[in-house]
Amino acid sequence: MSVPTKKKPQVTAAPERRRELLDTAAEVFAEQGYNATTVRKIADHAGMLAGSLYYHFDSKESMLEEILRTFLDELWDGYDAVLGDELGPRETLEALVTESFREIDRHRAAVAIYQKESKQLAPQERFAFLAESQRKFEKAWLSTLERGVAAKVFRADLDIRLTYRFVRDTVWVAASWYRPGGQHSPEEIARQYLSMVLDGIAVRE
Amino acid sequence: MSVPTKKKPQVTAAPERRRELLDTAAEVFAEQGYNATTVRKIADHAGMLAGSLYYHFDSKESMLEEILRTFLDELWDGYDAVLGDELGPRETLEALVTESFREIDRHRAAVAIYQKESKQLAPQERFAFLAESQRKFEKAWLSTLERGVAAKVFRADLDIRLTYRFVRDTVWVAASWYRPGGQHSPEEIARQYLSMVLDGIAVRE
DNA sequence: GTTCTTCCCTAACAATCGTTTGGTAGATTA
DNA sequence: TAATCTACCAAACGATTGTTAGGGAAGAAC
Repeated sequence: MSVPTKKKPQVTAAPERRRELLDTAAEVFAEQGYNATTVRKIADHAGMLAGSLYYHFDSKESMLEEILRTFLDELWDGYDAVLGDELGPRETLEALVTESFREIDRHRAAVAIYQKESKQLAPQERFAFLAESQRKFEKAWLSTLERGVAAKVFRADLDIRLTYRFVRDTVWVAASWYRPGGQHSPEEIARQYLSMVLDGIAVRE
Repeated sequence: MSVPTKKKPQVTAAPERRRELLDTAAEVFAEQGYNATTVRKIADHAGMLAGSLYYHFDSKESMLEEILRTFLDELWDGYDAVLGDELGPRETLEALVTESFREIDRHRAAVAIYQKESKQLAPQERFAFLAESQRKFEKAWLSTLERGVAAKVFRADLDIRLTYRFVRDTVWVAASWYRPGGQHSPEEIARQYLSMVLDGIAVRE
């Protein structure tokens, strides 16, 4: 048996303070960008000194990783539930979009970080789960769109990959301006977005 | 008369090398993010040492400023031309979207930088032109949408500010995946985007 | 009442950052 | 040919970065 060297909590025990600090960090990361955020700024917002953060976490990068992992885990809980319902293509799309806006509502900071940083992070081995999630995401959306085209509920004359990016982007960029507790609920925003994506903004003749 | 102290070119004379270096810097800024980009990395890509950049520019920030200013100046040349044509609301929207994709094609790196960094930069006095451009941009789009609603060519049942953000975002996020010289021309992408935004992706009954 | 654990502070560390200073090879001008 | 100018290099600067080591106060456990 080697020497235990048990000294820091890191992942074990009392997750409340840890969660608090991660929420604070996520807020600062989202507002200032990951690279522009110093650990001293995070510590300031948390009311402690920079070094004290290292009692809870072993690096700035591990905070970022845990923030993104937590978000993606919960996101896929919701997505998998929707996809498991085996709805029709249009209903699946509606449910996915609505679920997405609920996630933006719950994890606004994490979503903003994900959007800004994931492209640079994904190539790193440590953040391989980002790329994996992206593939799963693309697969779920593309197959839904393809099912819709086959069932003649979605237009067949559109480039399907372009359509995918279109729908994906229109949903997630909302995180850049959305503020929880505003005048629109996530469901209300989802309804309006869906109305635009599905039927367009032009008046029908 | 005070001593001239004329030593560096900075803005005057031979703009070719300067433009070359700015293009290189923009590429690195876009790929790695402004804060994550060191002047040494820029210099590496340009085949020189970090200090040598300061013969051409007086700071890293001034490179960023010039990149964004140049982009926005050319963007507004295009936009003002469109808005000056006094087209109908639908035609104005179509022309603005098409013009936007052309700008993405020409200034891909600058657009990507603008999207990632403008939110953090705009509050700074030095980058006040970003906020000003944003206001002009919003005004142009909102008035076009309002004209369209009044003329009954755009739907009246949608929140107009939500619609504005929707259209704006759908266009500009394309810069994050668009690659010049790909299989789609800017005009082709604009056509498909307009088709989705105007008519939706659902099949009409 | 001692010991242990939890959670933070104080103080520093090596590395890296943007930037400056002084110099110089080569072309251009006089 | 001498003088000047252009465009860079070599080497360092102070500041800031993420991170670590050692310590200490306060409560919990025994």
